[in-house]
Amino acid sequence: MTAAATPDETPVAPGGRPADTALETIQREMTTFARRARALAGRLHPELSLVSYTLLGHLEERDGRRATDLAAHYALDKSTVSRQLSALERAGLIERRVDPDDHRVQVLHLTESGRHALDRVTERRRTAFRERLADWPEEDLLRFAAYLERYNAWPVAGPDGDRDRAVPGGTYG
Amino acid sequence: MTAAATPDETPVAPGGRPADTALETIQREMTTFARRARALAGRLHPELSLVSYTLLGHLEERDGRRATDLAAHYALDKSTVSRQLSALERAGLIERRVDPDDHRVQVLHLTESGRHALDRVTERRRTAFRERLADWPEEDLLRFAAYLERYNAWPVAGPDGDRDRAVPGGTYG
DNA sequence: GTTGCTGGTTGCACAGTACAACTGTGACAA
DNA sequence: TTGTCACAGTTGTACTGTGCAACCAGCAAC
Repeated sequence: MTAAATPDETPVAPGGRPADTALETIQREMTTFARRARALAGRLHPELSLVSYTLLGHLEERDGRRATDLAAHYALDKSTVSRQLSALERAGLIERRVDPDDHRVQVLHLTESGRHALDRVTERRRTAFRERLADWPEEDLLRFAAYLERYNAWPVAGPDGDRDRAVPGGTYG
Repeated sequence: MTAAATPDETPVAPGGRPADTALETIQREMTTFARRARALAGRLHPELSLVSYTLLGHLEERDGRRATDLAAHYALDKSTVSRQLSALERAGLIERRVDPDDHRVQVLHLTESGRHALDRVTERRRTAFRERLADWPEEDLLRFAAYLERYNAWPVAGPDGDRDRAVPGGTYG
């Protein structure tokens, strides 16, 4: 899945209609991006995987969430979340406090260190994105953002519409 | 990283300017998409991982490539490619023939079975994308496609501009 | 209490990946 | 011819993210 800039892969218009070509392109480019996202995260902030970053970001916005909430939200297995959180706690980025009302649940909180790490990474990502999109006219940025939101708003699995189920066996791509 | 449709995550405009908000949104939504892509592939065609699909697709367009070409193109380690190709060959989807001119290299070819598998998966993906984008006006499709191409055309690593370096340790998100 | 539900952890298996060491082949020079 | 070096690909090892299943601990309802 090559960048569109290289003449290496010629998008084939299957139906001949422009909309079909666009569909192919969207599919192809989205796949390209997906393959690159992890790598981007790896280069940009090796200390914080994309999952960790995501979970951390979630906790920043919604402090006091439970592990189960995160698992449900991201449609990750609770064991996966548990392990991720363990790592984050081990790294001192979050705290797990037992809920006094229900000793089964853990209430999750960002530590100061976690907040700082998140801020650093966010800033680095923001800079990278800003640089990458520097020469885009504002109008295009707004439209692109709107398209992406609209695209992602599509319910991907289940009635919830907010789950992106991960798949056994790691990365798949 | 929640879908924009849910009121769960409020995009914060850091600078207050619309373009900044758009930047945040793009970053967030691209990340969302990246997390979902593998899952999409897993649901859509569990028999063909996104990597395999990508490699197979590459071979369809450029028959007779060498493993090293693929490794360079996708910036994967040759060992990774080697194992992926082994799996594909074991599944009967590709053939590895020794280059008569240089017995070190293997020339890669899709088998009939491989072509069919690829076609099936491509069709399934196309259908999914088509369904997902069914109610988009053609104009938006074209623009969205153009934006994505433009976005991905950005050189991600190295002077080549066509490498998306994978990262040790699997998925990263 | 006993039974059942729920939140979380742990054991296990598996896929994708990189790095390093290795094998086999080719190329080129002394 | 014989080294020597370079290159293509495989294999061994280690690591990460992931799910499933089994499990433990606390809560609730009977």
